[in-house]
Amino acid sequence: MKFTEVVISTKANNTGEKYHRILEAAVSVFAKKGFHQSTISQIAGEAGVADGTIYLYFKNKDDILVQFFTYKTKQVFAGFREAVKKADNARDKLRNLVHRHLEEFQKDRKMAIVYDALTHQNMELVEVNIRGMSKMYTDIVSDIIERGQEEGVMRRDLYIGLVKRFILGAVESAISNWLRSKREYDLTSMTDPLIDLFIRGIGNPDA
Amino acid sequence: MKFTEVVISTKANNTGEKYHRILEAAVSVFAKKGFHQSTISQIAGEAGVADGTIYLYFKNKDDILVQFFTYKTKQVFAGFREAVKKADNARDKLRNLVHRHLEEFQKDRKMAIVYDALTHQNMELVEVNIRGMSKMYTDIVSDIIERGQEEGVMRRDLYIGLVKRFILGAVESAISNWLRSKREYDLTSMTDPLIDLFIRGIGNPDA
Amino acid sequence: MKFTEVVISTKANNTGEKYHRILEAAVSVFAKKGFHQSTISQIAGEAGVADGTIYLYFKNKDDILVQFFTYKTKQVFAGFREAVKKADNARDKLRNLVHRHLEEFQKDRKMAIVYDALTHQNMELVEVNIRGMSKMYTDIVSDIIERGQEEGVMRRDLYIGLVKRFILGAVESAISNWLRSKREYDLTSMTDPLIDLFIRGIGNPDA
Amino acid sequence: MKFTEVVISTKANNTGEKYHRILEAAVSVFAKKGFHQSTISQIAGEAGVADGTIYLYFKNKDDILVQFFTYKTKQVFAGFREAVKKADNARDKLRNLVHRHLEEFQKDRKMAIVYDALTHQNMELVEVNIRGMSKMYTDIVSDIIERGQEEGVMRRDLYIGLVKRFILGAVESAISNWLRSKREYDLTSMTDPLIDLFIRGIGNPDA
DNA sequence: AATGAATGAGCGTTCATTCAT
DNA sequence: GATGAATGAACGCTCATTCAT
Repeated sequence: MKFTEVVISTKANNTGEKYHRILEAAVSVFAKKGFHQSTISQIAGEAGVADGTIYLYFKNKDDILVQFFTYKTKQVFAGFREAVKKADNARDKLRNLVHRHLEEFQKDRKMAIVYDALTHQNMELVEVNIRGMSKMYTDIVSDIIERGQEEGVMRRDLYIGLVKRFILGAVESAISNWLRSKREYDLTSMTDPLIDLFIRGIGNPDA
Repeated sequence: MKFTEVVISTKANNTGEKYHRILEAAVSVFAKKGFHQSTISQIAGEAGVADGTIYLYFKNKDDILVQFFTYKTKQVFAGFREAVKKADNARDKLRNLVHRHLEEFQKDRKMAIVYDALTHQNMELVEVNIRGMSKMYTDIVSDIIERGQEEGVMRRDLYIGLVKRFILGAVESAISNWLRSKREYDLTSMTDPLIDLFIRGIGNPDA
Repeated sequence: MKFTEVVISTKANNTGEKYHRILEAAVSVFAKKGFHQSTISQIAGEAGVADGTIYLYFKNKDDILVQFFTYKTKQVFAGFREAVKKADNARDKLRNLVHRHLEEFQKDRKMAIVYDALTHQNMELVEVNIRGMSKMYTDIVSDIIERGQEEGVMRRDLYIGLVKRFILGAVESAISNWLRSKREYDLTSMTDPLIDLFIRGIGNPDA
Repeated sequence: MKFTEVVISTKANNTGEKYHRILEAAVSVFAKKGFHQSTISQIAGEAGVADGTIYLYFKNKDDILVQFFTYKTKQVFAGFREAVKKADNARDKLRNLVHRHLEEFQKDRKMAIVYDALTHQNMELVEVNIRGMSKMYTDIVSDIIERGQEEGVMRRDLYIGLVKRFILGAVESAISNWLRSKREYDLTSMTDPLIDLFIRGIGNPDA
């Protein structure tokens, strides 16, 4: 595919290349400094282009962030459905979801940092995107929980509205801790411990 | 130091008053606009003082944020120990902790917003404070878990390093959702549902 | 008056002084380069203040122009009524108007240049002001013509709507020529020749 | 030169076509936004060529304006002589001049707007052109006046240096008013009322 | 202590011009 | 000839900080 593009149109390829180079550079700078503290000059420098070039690909600074959400992040989240589909029971679906979540964010640390920061700021710019993605995620979790209840492996007396946000929150919190940790460790290794906490809780059932 | 001044003179007392007025004004503005988008002028305006006056009480803009963490937030967190002490078993201690946590953040919404945003940004400025407070919190949780294990009400096979962060993350996530919710609801009412999820998980023990 | 202000309030005086210094500087730069080609830096430099200082007295660059019209130019035009009042017949009133017009514009050459340029550009910014001032002027002329007709010194068969604009145009044209002339001459000396052309025209009445 | 190219080759002919397309586009954009507010991109867009193409026909942005004066406007003004020639007495010559002037500017409104704006700005770029055209025009008027004096239809005691500029100014002023008028009316219909004012003035000769 | 006018570095953005294709 | 992506200087404007009063 990439190769075909090169053959067909050098221009289109270059355009795409530069667009992505700027986007990656921007995410990199945003991750380091935060969106508002990042300057166009820094992004241009990181991307190896002139400041003005940015404006050939993005309407303005805000637009870079919006594009980041619209294309990059949204794509990652959309992939979660796929992971869930691959399992045939609720518990494994939940496990796959969490695993894929941790995996994707571990794979792209900078995206993880930017995403983490933005979801905790009131930025109208991306609020709609964030709410949309959050809804997509919690809808998936809701479906899994309901299925789990049908399968008999999950409690019937759950307040699903809380549970779905609880699970997203716990996973995001795990990512957040990983990002801030000074030790380097495999984020995906948290999958099973997390699932275990979700399912069994911390209480001693024999008590 | 500030306290001493209050004792010594009326002038110092006024000073203390103005200091707090500025701090409250700052938190208010930070909550509305975010730290970097807030201006000294806005804070001064909200506090009813001149721009220059701010610099009599704070070294610079950053310092306002540091003071916010050093005094205001730290104080809130310190109160958590007290709540925990009032219960005499692990489960109630955990319940009291979570309840107090939600209560304090509900009581001071602006602080909650600022705290939420800052803990998810890489600001060297407050990193130490955040780590300190997080440690204080998770230490409390660790103690509770260990006690619960001794009491036999909590599982022995827990990865405490994860659990303590898991609980903090889940509570903070509940706060975060409450802050972003369009509906108004009583945040403390989330206490028992949360504790229930912590202790029993979502799994059906009969399965 | 000036002195009193100094005694009462140095601050107010300084403020007014700086405001006017900037306005004068701006008009000076506008006259030399034209509004759009003038930069804030140039104006600030000419006024002997920092760039940022401009924004303590004017909302933005556009506002400088608007203020110029609202206060400076409007004031000059308002003075025209006064000159007209001092004569007791139509011809002298017209003479006084034209004389005062030429006199004021000669007195403030820079204002004249800026006014001349702006009235021939489509700038929404000052369009209302320009139309307003033009109307004020042509209303005065209309009154004079009508009075002249009553006095019997002016023709009855005049298309006043044209005449009033004709007179303003001819005077402004005289100013414009004076501004562009390489020779220096007394603009007010054009008064009587102009009035003569207005009244008698170029035709030979004996023909 | 350009004309020669047209004769020599089809390619050159295309070139000439594109050259004029760009010039027309430029005038159109200048009329709408003013010279300094117009961008090369806008002109290129209006002309249906690439930005870079402009530089194959014009040295730079300023050059477009210079060419506008050198070819387009100068051509219009040159035509005035022709109109004057068609009358055989001073009064009709003046009438024909004014009529043609109004007619040409009414015919090409965009040119009129650009010409009007530029003649009232201090642009070294076109100053020479403007002075040249103004001289050409006032020379024609001077000739007419002198002839009128010989014919005995015009006063002998005229300050011709003023009269010639007076007439040009009044006509340009009529055009300027027409351009700014919200009502649409036939500009050439102003010819006779203007001539009447020129010849007879506003005064009552019987007074 | 308190003020707020003044500063000027630094930002996001535009656009005339160039040049590889 | 024709293109339009790329450039980077230059602009208007903001705002943390200082300091004379």
